[in-house]
Amino acid sequence: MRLANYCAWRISSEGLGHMDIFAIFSDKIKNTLKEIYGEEILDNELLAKIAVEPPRSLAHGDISTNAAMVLSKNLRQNPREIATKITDYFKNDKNISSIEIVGPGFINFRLKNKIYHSLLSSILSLGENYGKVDMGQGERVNIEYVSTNPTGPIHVGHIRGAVFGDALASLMEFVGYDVVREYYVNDAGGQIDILAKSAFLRYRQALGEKIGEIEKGLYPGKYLVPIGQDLAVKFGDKLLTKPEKESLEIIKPIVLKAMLVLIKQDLAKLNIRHDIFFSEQSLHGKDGEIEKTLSWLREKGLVYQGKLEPPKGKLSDDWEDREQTLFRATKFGDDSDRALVKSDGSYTYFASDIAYHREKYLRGFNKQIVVLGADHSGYVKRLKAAVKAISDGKAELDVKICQLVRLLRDGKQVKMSKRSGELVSLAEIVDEVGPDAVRFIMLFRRNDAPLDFDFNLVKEMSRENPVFYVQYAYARSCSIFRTANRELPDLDLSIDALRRADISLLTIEEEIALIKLLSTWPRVLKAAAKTHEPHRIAFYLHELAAGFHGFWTRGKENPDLRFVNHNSLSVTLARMVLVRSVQQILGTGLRILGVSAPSELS
RNA sequence: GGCCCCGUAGCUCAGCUGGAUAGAGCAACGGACUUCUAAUCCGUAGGUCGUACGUUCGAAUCGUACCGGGGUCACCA
Repeated sequence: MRLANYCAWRISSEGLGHMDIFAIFSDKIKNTLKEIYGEEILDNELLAKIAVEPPRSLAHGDISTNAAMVLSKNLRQNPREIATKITDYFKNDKNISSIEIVGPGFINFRLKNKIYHSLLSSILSLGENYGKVDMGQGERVNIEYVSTNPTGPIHVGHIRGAVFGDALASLMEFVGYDVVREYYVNDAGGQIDILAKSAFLRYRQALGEKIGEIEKGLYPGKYLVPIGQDLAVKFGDKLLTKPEKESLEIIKPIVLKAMLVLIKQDLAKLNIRHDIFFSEQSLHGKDGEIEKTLSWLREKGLVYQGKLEPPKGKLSDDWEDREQTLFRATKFGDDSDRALVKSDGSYTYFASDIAYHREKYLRGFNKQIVVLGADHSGYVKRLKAAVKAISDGKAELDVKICQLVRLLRDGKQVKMSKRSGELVSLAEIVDEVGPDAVRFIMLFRRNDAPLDFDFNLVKEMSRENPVFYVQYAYARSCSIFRTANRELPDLDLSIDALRRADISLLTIEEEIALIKLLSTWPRVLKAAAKTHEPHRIAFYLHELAAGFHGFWTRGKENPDLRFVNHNSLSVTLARMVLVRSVQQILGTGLRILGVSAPSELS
């Protein structure tokens, strides 16, 4: 029997609802192949190579597949022969207006408008759920991002990773993963002692002491001044009478807590919130996770005493050739084995990190994502090695590296001096340009490519600024509804009325082209989630905005093409369905990126 | 020297994990406003995808080797 089940149009391999016509078509083609050649010949590997996608050029139709070429070798048949057999099965499909076999064996399908009409009505009724594929099926994912040292406010170097991680988390959530957003607090190392000392100095200052220039090696930032004052209020001069070591132990947890408050405030400015702040300190101590992890690794024979080759190239001055406790990272793909214990006997950062990732694994996260800055790219291999080791290869870790951000003002690079401690802070940037612009710009580039952040451009409200370009499209869609209500007060524009609209009135090329653009949204979402690349969403939104603005301006040249059409209420209503759908997707996409969708721009 | 990322239009970047004639924006040039907010749109011009081999029906995409740019390189975090 032929594949004449047109109900299949509404069903895809991934369930009802998301209405991805490419996925639906893919299923149809693969089922057809099974019917023609039998399931035996078509293993999954082969099927996976079959692409069913929108062709680059409109001249090649609406949907294109390479199926015939992919199968040609296994079937020992000419691709065009195979293509002919496939197309025979689709000849009577009422949704297809033409099929061509071209070039080496591409099959190009052209679809009838009614498919797009049916898609549009699905989009309207699915609302926010359009494109929502259940890829994750509730699988738990742990996404760790920001994780800056709790020694001061967040500065420009961390913003990108913060925004990226947050948007990625929303994206994964959207496609059905159970996401936990986590921040690893490095509250255990020597930098915390320095922090405490720095705060102690500010405390003495608050008590009236002249502290002069801040000693090299301490944190000079002014953000510690209020902490010092708080300490003075709380303790008076009591901390001066104790041995300094004792006082520092008292100060440490207080200043640490204050720093986390500071960091959370900064993140909140960008609407970033974590579910868990995980303390590195909690892994230390007797019977702590680090010890447990190391003895677990020892049992597996993955820890040994040995010497490390000194690094090639220029030797660092303080290189000390000594035997040390090493983790057999090379066994899991790293270039070198890695030290677990420092020369002073305490654990290395890496040791606690192994324990941390094991702890995550034991909490049930087989899927982990860590977002790091470019300066940590050398750390990726050992991290992956660690996760492989502690999970017996069962957990999957993806490390996303965010490249550097270059700040530009008036075309010149903003210089930052780390020495003075006066780095450009997150707060300064967000206060100046607003959270939406910061977020969108950070996401409007692949994470592994360096990024220029141009203050002048980001604050500009023009087409050059992608943030406003997309937001304006959204605002414009709202504005059209306001106009329609004003000019045609008798027209019912409620959702129910839109659902009853006669969409088949949309037959103009521009209208169909816009619906075709809407039809790729599920693909974009899927690809973005699969590759952990939220920037794809940003680019899609930009493209959709362009298509929408384009159509809008056509109405300027030709009044018949205006959305609000006084000559025909039914055409107006049908076009309003289109406007509503564009609006919905823009809104959903912006929400995933964490950028607001204003209904009007003032 | 090892490892990781990047070399695509004059500039800034996309390119759906191997597809067809490689795409946007800026800048340049020529057009469209008694506005469904022109904060926008249309058109023209611009490229041996760093180089050379290799894998195959087919490479910007995968592999190898170079060239150029950035990051990183016991013990810090």
